[in-house]
Amino acid sequence: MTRTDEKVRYLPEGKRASYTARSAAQSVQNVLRVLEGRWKLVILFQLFGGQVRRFSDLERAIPGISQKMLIQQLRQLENDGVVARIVHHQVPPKVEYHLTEWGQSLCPALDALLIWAEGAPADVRSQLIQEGQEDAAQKPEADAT
Amino acid sequence: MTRTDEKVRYLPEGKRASYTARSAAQSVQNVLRVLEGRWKLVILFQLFGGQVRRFSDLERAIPGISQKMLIQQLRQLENDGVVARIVHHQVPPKVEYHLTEWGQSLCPALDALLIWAEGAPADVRSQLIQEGQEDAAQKPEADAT
DNA sequence: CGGAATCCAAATTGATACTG
DNA sequence: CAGTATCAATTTGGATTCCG
Repeated sequence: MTRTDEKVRYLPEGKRASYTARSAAQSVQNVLRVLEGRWKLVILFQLFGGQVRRFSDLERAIPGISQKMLIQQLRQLENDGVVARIVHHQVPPKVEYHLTEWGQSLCPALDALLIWAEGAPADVRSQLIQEGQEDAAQKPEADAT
Repeated sequence: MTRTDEKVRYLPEGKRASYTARSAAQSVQNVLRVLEGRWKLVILFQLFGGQVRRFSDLERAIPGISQKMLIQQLRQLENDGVVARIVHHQVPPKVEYHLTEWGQSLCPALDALLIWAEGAPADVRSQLIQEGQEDAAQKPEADAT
């Protein structure tokens, strides 16, 4: 469900940047800053798989989020090149959001984090992983494989 | 220097946890919470590669950190099972820190994030990646005992 | 509908001083 | 040396209201 890596080839592999302990830490922090924020991951996972959703869709799909936070987090993600925005100039305004290609390619990296989490010692693991229960009133969307 | 994945086989592969869009987002956030914090990654990268360092070493190696923050971040990492602590009961107290096996296995996951960052559009990328310069023009060690 | 602006509460971080 | 404790500053998230 969260697999898009099969078709995402965003860059030719080969050369890697070089890091020192410090620069690597710094860079990872910069990356985390992109992902940090109370709602960004929830938004991201709503958009993975090439989904396109409008503002009000997201608002509805993410219970508990306020408009301010939704727009704020979207703007930041947009600014960071993860999310793209399409404005349809209509009488009832319509704005759609979707992931950029680079944004889509985040999936495998997040997957690596999940895999790491799954290897945690039992006590920690249970605090980390929320297995996907079928809770009613949920909808089984979000699939592109 | 940030490669340890060659020898780290922390779990037999095969089974994966199952996630919904929501539970995956939640789990990734939990993971990020482990890594969040102004100094955690800096500490982590000081400890990668099986390094063992004592409190004062870390304090010295991380310019700008206060004792409070160092101990706080270490405690949280310890609590999350990423860092382990060895207390030597000596007259001048000596406490050493190192990564747990699971902590070491974080390396490839962080690497995945770095690789993702390297694939960012040029303008974003430059804000994300700090290539590892020889920090000669950097603050060398303005510290006096 | 989509979004900007304001005000406010809570969580993080930092500076500083003190202790076993 | 390795922490604790306290307080102030900054950052962050959230509720509400108004606008094109």
